[in-house]
Order: sequence, then structure tokens, then C-alpha cells
Amino acid sequence: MKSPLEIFRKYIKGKGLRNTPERETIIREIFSVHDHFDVDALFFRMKNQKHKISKASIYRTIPLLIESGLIKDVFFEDGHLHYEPLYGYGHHCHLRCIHCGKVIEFVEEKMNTIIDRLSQKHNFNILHHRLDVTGYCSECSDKVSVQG
Amino acid sequence: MKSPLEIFRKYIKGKGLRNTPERETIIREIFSVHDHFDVDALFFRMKNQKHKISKASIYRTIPLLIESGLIKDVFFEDGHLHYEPLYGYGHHCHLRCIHCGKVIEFVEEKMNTIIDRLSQKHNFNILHHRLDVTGYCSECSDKVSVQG
DNA sequence: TTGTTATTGAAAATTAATTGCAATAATAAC
DNA sequence: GTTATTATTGCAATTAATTTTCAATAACAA
Repeated sequence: MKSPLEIFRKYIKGKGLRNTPERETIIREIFSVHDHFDVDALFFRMKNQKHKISKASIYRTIPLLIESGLIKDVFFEDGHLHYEPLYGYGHHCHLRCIHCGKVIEFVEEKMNTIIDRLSQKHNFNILHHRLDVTGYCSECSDKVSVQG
Repeated sequence: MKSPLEIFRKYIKGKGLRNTPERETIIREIFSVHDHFDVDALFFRMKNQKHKISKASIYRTIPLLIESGLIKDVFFEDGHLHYEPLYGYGHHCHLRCIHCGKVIEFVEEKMNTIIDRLSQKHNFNILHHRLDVTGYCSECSDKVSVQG
């Protein structure tokens, strides 16, 4: 299986764009852990590694990463988008606690059937789906019911 | 079945807040059609009806409408959130064309089973779920494949 | 009625994201 | 390799969405 960097280089070449160390650093950092991230967090993760890539470059790189299939945006929270690595990880959905922010990933087998059926019924070429389930986790359910 | 306004009045009272004509106008406008909306569009819909409610009031009212279960946010597009009336309408999901913006609503029966199972397995008190499916509709599939 | 204080509109402030620009550097052509 | 072209970078300025400030208003309980 190709590495995210190989995928990206091929994508960039195909588009007639140029690859840069900044972009590769961003990709390496994103794929160094399988975890959700937002632009700010990614910026500081790289800053801590002594990689000073500007936020503008991160913002400019994200659409390329999405289009090349390396990452996807998973939900909008706290006033901005959150992303996660996509390439190399099976598709999964998110169960989130709206009180403590905990995120549980889960794989829902039936989803493929649902998507296939939808695609046929409405004659759509479906690229993505996002099942985002929210509520209170077990700990927060207690807290919230007590506090009101 | 209670009207959205009745639901809201009860919610407001329970919270020890005050109801206002501005808030009721917003609710009436939202429920006058079953359609997605964003803050800007809602603002201009009301403006056309000679209701001059400030955008600040709309922004301040939306969280109340969400918490009272009258509306929900359905997706983030074009840099801002989009909402839809929830109360009085069965739960449904969205199939969207990322090229022309067309939105198809659909009801997926199996979703309830999936949610129930998730709730039990992870001991979550699930409040909402959002299945957002995106791709190209039949017309746009052709255009995009030609244009590249 | 009256007092308290939540809500309002308008403007200012904040935050996320995009863009302009001069300097730099990646690639292709030599 | 060297050179020319121009995409990309960082920074700062801009845009757009949303939140907040604040004085005036008005909802509602007493």
C-alpha cells in the first residue's frame, strides 16, 4: 500500500502543481497519529516539533489533502471544522458527547448497504457520507441529569 | 399536537427567560415553510415580510430553538451552518450534490435500529444523529466527468 | 403600577478562513 | 548544472460569520 506522501506526490503531479517540504511536513504530522485535528491544533503540533509552517499554508493545503483523498472534514464544532486522516483507515462514523467532547469511532456495516441503495434510487454518484451521532456519554448523562 | 410557539413558550418559561415578539416572529417565519435556511436567508425572508429583526437577535435565538428541539443544524456549507425545522417533521437525512447544491431528503428506517444498538453498546444517551451523504447528482455527474 | 433585569438593535470586537504581495524556491527547459 | 518560469511561502491585510458590548426598551413578577 502506498504511503500518504506517495499518494500526494502523484496527485500533485497529476494536477501540474508543485510539491514542497511544507506540504510534506503537514502530511507527515497529520498521519503521525490517527486522531482528529483542527487547523489550530495542527499548527501547534508542528510548532512544538520546531516546524514553523504558517497557518495560511495549512489552510491552503487542506483542500488539496481532501481532494487527494488523504483527509476529510468530520464535523463542525466550536466554530470551526475538524478533520481526520482518511487514507489507510477504514471508513467509520462518530459518536460524540456534547458535554465532555469525547469522540467514539465506530464502524457500521449496514451503512454500505444504505449508501448503495440511496445511490441507485436517486441516481447519485456518492463520494462521502458522514454519520455524526451526538448525545451524552455515560458519565455526562449523570452529571447533566443532576445539574439540570 | 402543540404548535412550535407553544413548545417554545413552555421552554422559555421553564428556563426563567422572557418571551418576545421578535422570537415569535423568528419561529413563525422558520415554520412557515419546511425548508433549510441559514441566518442570512432567514434575515432577508423576514425583511421582505417587513419584520425588521436584527441578525444579532437571530443569532441569539438559534441556540434556544435548538435546545427546545424546534430546529437543528443540518450541515456546514459555504462557510456557515444551515438549519432546518425539526419539530413536527419526521427525522430524515440529507443527500446533497456538491456541484449544484441540490438537497434530497430521505428517511432511512434502519437508522433507528443502528442508533438503538449504538446507544446500548456505548451507554450513550443519544439526542441526535445526522447522516449527511454527498456526491454528484445525475445531471452533475455528467458535467463533471466531461469537464474533469 | 412599579421595579427588576432580560432582550433588543446597532456597532464594535472576535474568530475562522481567504487573499494580496513580495520574496523564495520547485520544476521544466536548456 | 544553470536558467527561466511561475507556484508557493509567510506575513499582513481582508473578508465573512458570529459574538459581545452597551444603552434603551420592554417583559413579567410582585
